[in-house]
Amino acid sequence: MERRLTERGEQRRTQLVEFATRRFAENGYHPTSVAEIVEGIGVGKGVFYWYFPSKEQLFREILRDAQRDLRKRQQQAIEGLDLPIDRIEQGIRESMRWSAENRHLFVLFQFATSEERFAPAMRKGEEVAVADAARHVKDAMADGEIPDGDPMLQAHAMLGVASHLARVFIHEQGRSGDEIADAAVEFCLRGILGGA
Amino acid sequence: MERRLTERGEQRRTQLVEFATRRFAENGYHPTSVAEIVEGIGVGKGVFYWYFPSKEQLFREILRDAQRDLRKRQQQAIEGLDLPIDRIEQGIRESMRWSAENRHLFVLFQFATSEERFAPAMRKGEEVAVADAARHVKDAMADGEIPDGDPMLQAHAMLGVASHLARVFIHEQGRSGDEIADAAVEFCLRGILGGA
Amino acid sequence: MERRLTERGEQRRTQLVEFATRRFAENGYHPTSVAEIVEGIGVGKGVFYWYFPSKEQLFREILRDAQRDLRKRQQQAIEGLDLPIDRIEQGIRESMRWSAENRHLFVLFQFATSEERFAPAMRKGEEVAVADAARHVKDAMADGEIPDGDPMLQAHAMLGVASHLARVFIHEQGRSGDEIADAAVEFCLRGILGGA
Amino acid sequence: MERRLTERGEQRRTQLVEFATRRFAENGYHPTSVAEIVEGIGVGKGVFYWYFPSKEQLFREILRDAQRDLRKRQQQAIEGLDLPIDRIEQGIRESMRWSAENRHLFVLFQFATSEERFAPAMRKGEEVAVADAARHVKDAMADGEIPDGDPMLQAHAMLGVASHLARVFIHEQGRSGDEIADAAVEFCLRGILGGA
DNA sequence: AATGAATGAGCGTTCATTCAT
DNA sequence: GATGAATGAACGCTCATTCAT
Repeated sequence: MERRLTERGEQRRTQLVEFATRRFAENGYHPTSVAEIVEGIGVGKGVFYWYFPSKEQLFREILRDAQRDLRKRQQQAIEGLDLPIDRIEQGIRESMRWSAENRHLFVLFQFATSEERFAPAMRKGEEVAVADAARHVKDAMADGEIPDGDPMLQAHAMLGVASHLARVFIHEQGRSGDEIADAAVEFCLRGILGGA
Repeated sequence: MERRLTERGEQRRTQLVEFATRRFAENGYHPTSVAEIVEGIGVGKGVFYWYFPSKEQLFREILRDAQRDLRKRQQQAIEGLDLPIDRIEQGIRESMRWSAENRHLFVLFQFATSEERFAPAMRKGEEVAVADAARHVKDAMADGEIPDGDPMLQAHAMLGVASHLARVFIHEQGRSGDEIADAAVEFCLRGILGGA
Repeated sequence: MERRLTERGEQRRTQLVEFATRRFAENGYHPTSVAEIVEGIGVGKGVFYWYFPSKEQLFREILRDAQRDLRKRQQQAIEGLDLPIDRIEQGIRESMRWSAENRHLFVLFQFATSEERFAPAMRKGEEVAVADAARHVKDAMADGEIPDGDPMLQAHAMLGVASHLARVFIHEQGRSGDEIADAAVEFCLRGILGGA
Repeated sequence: MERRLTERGEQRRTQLVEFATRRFAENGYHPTSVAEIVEGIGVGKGVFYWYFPSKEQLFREILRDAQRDLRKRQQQAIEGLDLPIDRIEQGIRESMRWSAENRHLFVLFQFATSEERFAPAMRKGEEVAVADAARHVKDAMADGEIPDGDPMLQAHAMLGVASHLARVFIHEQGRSGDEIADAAVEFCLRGILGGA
């Protein structure tokens, strides 16, 4: 049952979500205890269970909201672009920008994908995001801009490039997001354009 | 202190490693308890600690051995190939074959990369493997086979493609490893060859 | 992190300290398990760790509080006595009275002194108490009441007499505290007065 | 059943006793595991149980042998001394020499006295040793050398002085055994001689 | 005499969750 | 809305002891 919260309640809830997200990402989901979260923001244990039915549900909510946010950001980024290729490029750039800005959520995605319990939810969200990209690939094929192929496969390949480069070069090595995005775009467009 | 094991001990140890690996991959590292592992193979709890100093050390050992195995397999696969491009192609194919055959280790890698505690070890291993590939990319550039660029970056991009496609299409959708490897190779070679 | 306790919490804490002290003294520190303590007062295991960070910390707290209590009692006992010799005598008497009343703490002191882990804390507390007595010995020497000598050494000798006699005759043989205190005082005063 | 041991077996046994004694004294009886002992001398676990029925029995044996050794040493030290007072003095000196040389056994005595399980054995041994000293005190009284009093009580007082000074000044502060023995003897003889 | 392997109860501790106030 | 207190199963790990070889 959705609880109707006062403004103060809404703030508390947000505070809990944000603090928990950071701790989950830094420490891992399992090693982060509810006690640690509530102590971190200086409230009693009951508070946590006033806002969330369980630690697991909070985590699922974080995951779901993050996936939604990423998708919305990508949609906004390509809005108004006419050429499929442009949409693909901006989609890649936006996803890398998002990864750079939400490093901790990125780490959470990685963990969630690895654990059976959360993997199905992750798969579903990923599939939706990739389907968006695949549509643009398909359009580009229809327009004759790129050679025919399996659009889902190509979209996934691009996602693989973008997320891996973001992790290694942006998160781990701290290099500039734009620079790495340029490289990712170049690699991906070549990958789908082929010798054309 | 290295313990000298009898043949029976060696077998028990292997049994423990294998069973634990499977459980870690299926259930997650944290949710899998030592009790679950020893019950699974029908021995007392002390047996685990006779062979391993801790659950964490066993996990690190699994990780380290898996990374070594993958690297060795790749090296064997490209042995004797003269052209850098061929080495790159076979490297990709071998890594996907390995992923297909060691699905559970693949999942473990994903988890380990996501948790601060294990991430450094993973990074180091990954860096070694990628450096191998980067050398071939560099050679290909020197030979004028592919346009100049950052070899480490391109090697990582290829790793991103290969691992992501393996996860989604081979592990999750159960498609043929060879077919997906073809697609990965095609995408990657285009990615580095560019308009050439 | 200091926890703020309600009155009920304070009571529970005291209950735990008292019960644990008794069990430690009767059974030994190591042989007494946390489970035994919480079962003894009929609460869940978590309760123990709500009030104390560890079994060891609880033990240290018991030790520290006991040393403080003994010292305070001695200070109160000699308050207002002008002659150093009187202070020494009353100090001995009070320490034996305390030993008689706190037999279990006495045993804990003995154990703690014997184990490397707790010995440093014990030494420190003992040194403080002995320094008090040594000051009176020094004063008596300055007054010419007793022959010169090493005050710390003599104070320790008196502590040796008092604690040993308390253990053997009061605790083990159950003889009257006053009677033994008389003997201890007599022996000690002769010891420091010498042929005077 | 007493096992008849070969010479090599006898050596092994002694090695185990000595190593265990040191570990018990340094680390505590409970915190020292059988595994630690056998690993420390590089043998398998079975060896321990070949020579001793249990860890506890080994400890009791160490205690018993130490008490016997101390007593024998004291008896040898006073052999041939005619005056009771001399016997008392040399008894004190010998016990402090023994304490200085067997610091670890001294610590073990202290622990054993504090734990219900071993305390009765300790008490018995102590009583025997003190009775020896008390006899000399009695003799001295009979000879009119010292004023009348309770010999057992005075003997215990002297033991208290000697053992406490040994612990604090010889073991903890590392001062010279002879110097401290002088002080102990002086204090004790005054204590029993009184104003005489 | 000695080994390496195994046992399994028990340890100190943690933690998601519940609840009275 | 929020607190401090409590629960108790489960955790990773230890250890005295036993046993087949």
